[in-house]
Amino acid sequence: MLPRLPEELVASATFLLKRLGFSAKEQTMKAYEQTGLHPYHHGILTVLGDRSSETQGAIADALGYDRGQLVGMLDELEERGLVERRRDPNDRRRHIVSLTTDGEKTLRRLRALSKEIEDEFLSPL
Amino acid sequence: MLPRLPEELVASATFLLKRLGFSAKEQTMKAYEQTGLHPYHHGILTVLGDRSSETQGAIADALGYDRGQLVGMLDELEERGLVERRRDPNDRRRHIVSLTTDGEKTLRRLRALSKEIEDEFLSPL
DNA sequence: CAAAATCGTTGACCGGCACAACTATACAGC
DNA sequence: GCTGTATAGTTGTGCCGGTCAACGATTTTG
Repeated sequence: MLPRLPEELVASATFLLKRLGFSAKEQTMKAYEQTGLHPYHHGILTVLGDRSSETQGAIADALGYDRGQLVGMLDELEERGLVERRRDPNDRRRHIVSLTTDGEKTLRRLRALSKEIEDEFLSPL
Repeated sequence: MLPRLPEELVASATFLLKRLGFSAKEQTMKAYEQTGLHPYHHGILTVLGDRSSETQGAIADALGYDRGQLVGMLDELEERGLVERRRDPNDRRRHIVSLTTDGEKTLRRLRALSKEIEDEFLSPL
Protein backbone atom coordinates (compact mmCIF):
# COMPACT_ATOMS: atom_id res chain seq x y z
CA MET A 1 0.00 0.00 0.00
CA LEU A 2 1.29 3.39 -0.99
CA PRO A 3 1.93 5.88 1.80
CA ARG A 4 0.05 9.13 1.50
CA LEU A 5 2.07 12.32 1.39
CA PRO A 6 1.01 15.77 2.60
CA GLU A 7 0.57 18.08 -0.39
CA GLU A 8 2.82 20.52 1.39
CA LEU A 9 5.71 18.15 0.84
CA VAL A 10 4.72 17.29 -2.69
CA ALA A 11 4.81 21.00 -3.46
CA SER A 12 8.20 21.59 -1.89
CA ALA A 13 11.11 21.98 -4.27
CA THR A 14 13.57 20.95 -1.58
CA PHE A 15 11.68 17.78 -0.84
CA LEU A 16 11.36 16.92 -4.49
CA LEU A 17 14.98 17.64 -5.21
CA LYS A 18 15.97 15.24 -2.49
CA ARG A 19 13.75 12.50 -3.88
CA LEU A 20 15.07 13.16 -7.35
CA GLY A 21 18.64 12.92 -6.22
CA PHE A 22 17.94 9.78 -4.27
CA SER A 23 16.28 8.07 -7.17
CA ALA A 24 19.00 9.17 -9.56
CA LYS A 25 21.64 7.80 -7.26
CA GLU A 26 19.84 4.50 -6.94
CA GLN A 27 19.58 4.03 -10.70
CA THR A 28 23.15 5.12 -11.22
CA MET A 29 24.54 2.79 -8.61
CA LYS A 30 22.67 -0.13 -10.06
CA ALA A 31 24.04 0.61 -13.50
CA TYR A 32 27.63 0.92 -12.32
CA GLU A 33 27.35 -2.25 -10.28
CA GLN A 34 27.72 -4.36 -13.38
CA THR A 35 30.96 -2.68 -14.31
CA GLY A 36 32.55 -3.47 -10.97
CA LEU A 37 33.42 0.19 -10.67
CA HIS A 38 32.00 3.05 -8.62
CA PRO A 39 31.08 6.43 -10.09
CA TYR A 40 34.02 7.71 -8.08
CA HIS A 41 36.29 5.62 -10.25
CA HIS A 42 34.69 7.15 -13.28
CA GLY A 43 35.46 10.58 -11.91
CA ILE A 44 39.10 9.72 -11.54
CA LEU A 45 39.34 8.28 -15.04
CA THR A 46 37.61 11.36 -16.40
CA VAL A 47 40.17 13.68 -14.85
CA LEU A 48 42.97 11.55 -16.24
CA GLY A 49 41.29 11.46 -19.63
CA ASP A 50 41.26 15.22 -19.62
CA ARG A 51 44.85 15.75 -18.60
CA SER A 52 46.50 12.41 -19.42
CA SER A 53 48.49 12.48 -16.20
CA GLU A 54 48.16 14.12 -12.84
CA THR A 55 49.48 13.96 -9.35
CA GLN A 56 47.30 12.31 -6.73
CA GLY A 57 46.74 15.49 -4.79
CA ALA A 58 45.62 17.30 -7.91
CA ILE A 59 43.13 14.57 -8.70
CA ALA A 60 41.73 14.62 -5.18
CA ASP A 61 41.41 18.39 -5.19
CA ALA A 62 39.82 18.49 -8.61
CA LEU A 63 37.13 16.05 -7.56
CA GLY A 64 36.79 17.12 -3.96
CA TYR A 65 37.84 13.70 -2.69
CA ASP A 66 39.72 13.14 0.49
CA ARG A 67 43.32 12.22 -0.29
CA GLY A 68 43.16 9.19 1.93
CA GLN A 69 40.01 8.06 0.20
CA LEU A 70 41.67 8.39 -3.18
CA VAL A 71 44.47 6.00 -2.29
CA GLY A 72 42.18 2.98 -2.07
CA MET A 73 40.38 3.87 -5.27
CA LEU A 74 43.64 4.17 -7.15
CA ASP A 75 44.72 0.83 -5.70
CA GLU A 76 41.61 -0.73 -7.18
CA LEU A 77 42.07 0.95 -10.53
CA GLU A 78 45.70 -0.07 -10.62
CA GLU A 79 44.82 -3.68 -9.74
CA ARG A 80 42.57 -3.79 -12.75
CA GLY A 81 45.30 -2.31 -14.88
CA LEU A 82 43.34 0.83 -15.71
CA VAL A 83 45.82 3.36 -14.36
CA GLU A 84 49.44 3.34 -13.41
CA ARG A 85 51.33 5.19 -10.72
CA ARG A 86 54.91 6.18 -11.11
CA ARG A 87 57.16 8.37 -9.06
CA ASP A 88 57.74 11.89 -10.25
CA PRO A 89 61.52 12.06 -10.86
CA ASN A 90 61.50 15.79 -10.18
CA ASP A 91 59.79 15.40 -6.83
CA ARG A 92 60.07 11.94 -5.46
CA ARG A 93 57.26 12.52 -2.99
CA ARG A 94 54.75 12.75 -5.79
CA HIS A 95 53.10 9.97 -7.67
CA ILE A 96 52.08 10.69 -11.21
CA VAL A 97 48.99 8.81 -12.27
CA SER A 98 48.11 8.11 -15.86
CA LEU A 99 45.67 6.01 -17.87
CA THR A 100 46.70 2.75 -19.42
CA THR A 101 45.25 1.84 -22.80
CA ASP A 102 42.84 -0.44 -20.94
CA GLY A 103 41.98 2.54 -18.80
CA GLU A 104 41.18 4.61 -21.85
CA LYS A 105 39.00 1.86 -23.20
CA THR A 106 37.16 1.58 -19.89
CA LEU A 107 36.73 5.32 -19.75
CA ARG A 108 35.02 5.25 -23.12
CA ARG A 109 32.75 2.49 -21.91
CA LEU A 110 31.87 4.41 -18.76
CA ARG A 111 31.24 7.55 -20.76
CA ALA A 112 28.72 5.66 -22.85
CA LEU A 113 27.13 4.14 -19.78
CA SER A 114 26.70 7.44 -17.99
CA LYS A 115 25.31 9.03 -21.10
CA GLU A 116 22.77 6.23 -21.27
CA ILE A 117 21.77 6.75 -17.66
CA GLU A 118 21.52 10.47 -18.10
CA ASP A 119 19.46 10.22 -21.25
CA GLU A 120 17.11 7.74 -19.68
CA PHE A 121 16.78 9.93 -16.65
CA LEU A 122 16.14 13.09 -18.60
CA SER A 123 13.91 11.51 -21.19
CA PRO A 124 10.68 12.33 -19.31
CA LEU A 125 11.50 16.03 -19.58
CA MET B 1 43.78 27.90 -5.20
CA LEU B 2 40.78 26.64 -7.10
CA PRO B 3 40.97 23.14 -8.51
CA ARG B 4 40.50 22.86 -12.24
CA LEU B 5 37.68 20.69 -13.48
CA PRO B 6 37.52 18.78 -16.77
CA GLU B 7 34.87 20.34 -19.01
CA GLU B 8 33.45 16.88 -19.43
CA LEU B 9 32.36 16.98 -15.81
CA VAL B 10 31.19 20.56 -15.93
CA ALA B 11 28.95 19.55 -18.82
CA SER B 12 27.52 16.50 -17.09
CA ALA B 13 24.00 16.83 -15.71
CA THR B 14 24.59 14.03 -13.23
CA PHE B 15 27.69 15.68 -11.90
CA LEU B 16 26.03 19.05 -11.63
CA LEU B 17 22.96 17.61 -9.98
CA LYS B 18 25.13 16.05 -7.33
CA ARG B 19 26.92 19.30 -6.66
CA LEU B 20 23.64 21.14 -6.54
CA GLY B 21 22.20 18.73 -4.04
CA PHE B 22 25.29 18.83 -1.93
CA SER B 23 25.33 22.59 -1.81
CA ALA B 24 21.61 22.74 -1.09
CA LYS B 25 22.02 20.31 1.75
CA GLU B 26 24.87 22.27 3.22
CA GLN B 27 22.92 25.52 3.23
CA THR B 28 19.84 23.83 4.58
CA MET B 29 21.66 22.14 7.39
CA LYS B 30 23.28 25.36 8.41
CA ALA B 31 19.94 27.10 8.52
CA TYR B 32 18.27 24.38 10.58
CA GLU B 33 21.19 24.27 12.98
CA GLN B 34 20.01 27.41 14.69
CA THR B 35 16.60 25.92 15.37
CA GLY B 36 18.06 22.92 17.15
CA LEU B 37 16.01 20.74 14.84
CA HIS B 38 16.83 18.59 11.85
CA PRO B 39 14.95 18.73 8.56
CA TYR B 40 13.75 15.25 9.51
CA HIS B 41 11.93 16.79 12.45
CA HIS B 42 10.35 19.26 10.10
CA GLY B 43 9.14 16.38 7.98
CA ILE B 44 7.44 14.77 10.94
CA LEU B 45 5.80 18.00 12.03
CA THR B 46 4.60 18.57 8.47
CA VAL B 47 2.88 15.21 8.34
CA LEU B 48 1.23 15.91 11.67
CA GLY B 49 0.24 19.38 10.53
CA ASP B 50 -1.46 17.80 7.57
CA ARG B 51 -3.35 15.11 9.45
CA SER B 52 -3.35 16.40 13.04
CA SER B 53 -2.62 12.95 14.41
CA GLU B 54 -1.10 9.77 13.09
CA THR B 55 0.31 6.48 14.22
CA GLN B 56 4.08 6.13 14.26
CA GLY B 57 4.16 3.56 11.56
CA ALA B 58 2.10 5.74 9.27
CA ILE B 59 4.45 8.67 9.81
CA ALA B 60 7.47 6.52 9.09
CA ASP B 61 5.93 5.08 5.95
CA ALA B 62 4.76 8.46 4.69
CA LEU B 63 8.24 9.90 4.97
CA GLY B 64 10.21 6.80 4.11
CA TYR B 65 11.92 6.75 7.50
CA ASP B 66 12.93 3.61 9.27
CA ARG B 67 10.61 2.95 12.21
CA GLY B 68 13.51 2.58 14.57
CA GLN B 69 14.95 5.86 13.37
CA LEU B 70 11.66 7.59 14.00
CA VAL B 71 11.57 6.63 17.65
CA GLY B 72 14.54 8.78 18.58
CA MET B 73 13.28 11.74 16.60
CA LEU B 74 9.92 11.58 18.32
CA ASP B 75 11.68 11.38 21.65
CA GLU B 76 13.45 14.62 20.86
CA LEU B 77 10.29 16.30 19.67
CA GLU B 78 8.43 15.14 22.74
CA GLU B 79 11.20 16.35 25.04
CA ARG B 80 10.79 19.81 23.56
CA GLY B 81 7.05 19.62 24.02
CA LEU B 82 6.31 19.83 20.29
CA VAL B 83 4.41 16.56 19.94
CA GLU B 84 2.73 14.16 22.28
CA ARG B 85 2.37 10.39 22.15
CA ARG B 86 -0.58 8.60 23.59
CA ARG B 87 -1.72 5.05 23.37
CA ASP B 88 -4.47 4.22 20.94
CA PRO B 89 -7.29 2.88 23.13
CA ASN B 90 -8.61 0.81 20.22
CA ASP B 91 -5.29 -0.89 19.61
CA ARG B 92 -2.99 -0.67 22.55
CA ARG B 93 0.06 -1.52 20.48
CA ARG B 94 -0.22 1.73 18.61
CA HIS B 95 0.95 5.17 19.67
CA ILE B 96 -0.95 8.10 18.30
CA VAL B 97 1.21 11.15 17.78
CA SER B 98 -0.16 14.67 17.60
CA LEU B 99 1.10 18.24 17.60
CA THR B 100 0.99 20.37 20.72
CA THR B 101 0.23 24.08 20.34
CA ASP B 102 3.97 24.68 20.71
CA GLY B 103 4.45 22.17 17.94
CA GLU B 104 2.10 24.03 15.67
CA LYS B 105 3.91 27.26 16.40
CA THR B 106 7.25 25.63 15.63
CA LEU B 107 5.87 24.14 12.44
CA ARG B 108 4.88 27.61 11.25
CA ARG B 109 8.37 28.87 12.05
CA LEU B 110 9.98 25.99 10.17
CA ARG B 111 7.69 26.52 7.22
CA ALA B 112 8.83 30.13 7.02
CA LEU B 113 12.45 29.09 7.37
CA SER B 114 12.31 26.50 4.63
CA LYS B 115 10.52 28.92 2.35
CA GLU B 116 13.32 31.39 2.95
CA ILE B 117 15.95 28.81 2.10
CA GLU B 118 14.10 27.69 -0.98
CA ASP B 119 13.57 31.21 -2.24
CA GLU B 120 17.17 32.11 -1.68
CA PHE B 121 18.25 28.98 -3.43
CA LEU B 122 15.97 29.47 -6.41
CA SER B 123 16.52 33.19 -6.72
CA PRO B 124 19.33 32.83 -9.26
CA LEU B 125 16.95 31.11 -11.64
C1' DC C 1 -6.95 -21.37 22.73
C1' DA C 2 -2.69 -21.51 20.01
C1' DA C 3 -0.04 -19.58 16.35
C1' DA C 4 1.08 -15.87 13.61
C1' DA C 5 1.19 -11.04 12.68
C1' DT C 6 1.80 -6.15 14.09
C1' DC C 7 3.55 -2.06 16.78
C1' DG C 8 6.91 0.37 19.01
C1' DT C 9 11.47 -0.02 21.06
C1' DT C 10 16.26 -1.24 21.55
C1' DG C 11 20.61 -2.65 20.09
C1' DA C 12 23.99 -4.41 16.73
C1' DC C 13 26.14 -3.80 12.52
C1' DC C 14 27.92 -1.66 8.18
C1' DG C 15 29.80 1.62 4.76
C1' DG C 16 31.09 6.30 3.67
C1' DC C 17 33.65 9.91 5.04
C1' DA C 18 36.42 13.18 7.72
C1' DC C 19 40.33 13.50 10.39
C1' DA C 20 44.80 12.52 12.81
C1' DA C 21 49.22 10.10 12.79
C1' DC C 22 53.35 8.49 10.22
C1' DT C 23 57.14 8.07 6.63
C1' DA C 24 59.61 9.82 3.01
C1' DT C 25 61.09 13.66 0.57
C1' DA C 26 61.76 18.52 -0.56
C1' DC C 27 62.59 23.27 0.63
C1' DA C 28 63.88 27.66 3.32
C1' DG C 29 66.86 30.18 6.26
C1' DC C 30 70.80 30.57 8.72
C1' DG D 1 75.46 21.93 4.65
C1' DC D 2 72.23 21.55 8.78
C1' DT D 3 68.10 22.17 10.89
C1' DG D 4 63.48 23.02 11.05
C1' DT D 5 59.35 23.22 8.48
C1' DA D 6 56.24 22.02 4.81
C1' DT D 7 54.30 18.68 1.49
C1' DA D 8 52.92 13.94 -0.77
C1' DG D 9 51.14 9.76 -0.16
C1' DT D 10 49.77 6.13 3.04
C1' DT D 11 47.58 4.04 6.97
C1' DG D 12 44.60 3.76 10.76
C1' DT D 13 40.90 5.57 13.80
C1' DG D 14 36.58 7.36 14.83
C1' DC D 15 32.09 9.19 13.91
C1' DC D 16 27.56 9.33 11.85
C1' DG D 17 23.47 7.94 9.05
C1' DG D 18 21.04 4.22 7.87
C1' DT D 19 19.64 -0.64 7.62
C1' DC D 20 18.52 -4.71 9.84
C1' DA D 21 17.54 -8.19 13.57
C1' DA D 22 15.75 -9.24 18.11
C1' DC D 23 12.46 -8.38 21.78
C1' DG D 24 8.02 -7.57 24.70
C1' DA D 25 3.44 -6.23 24.42
C1' DT D 26 -0.73 -6.67 22.10
C1' DT D 27 -3.94 -8.00 18.59
C1' DT D 28 -5.69 -11.00 14.89
C1' DT D 29 -6.46 -15.40 12.69
C1' DG D 30 -7.72 -20.11 12.34
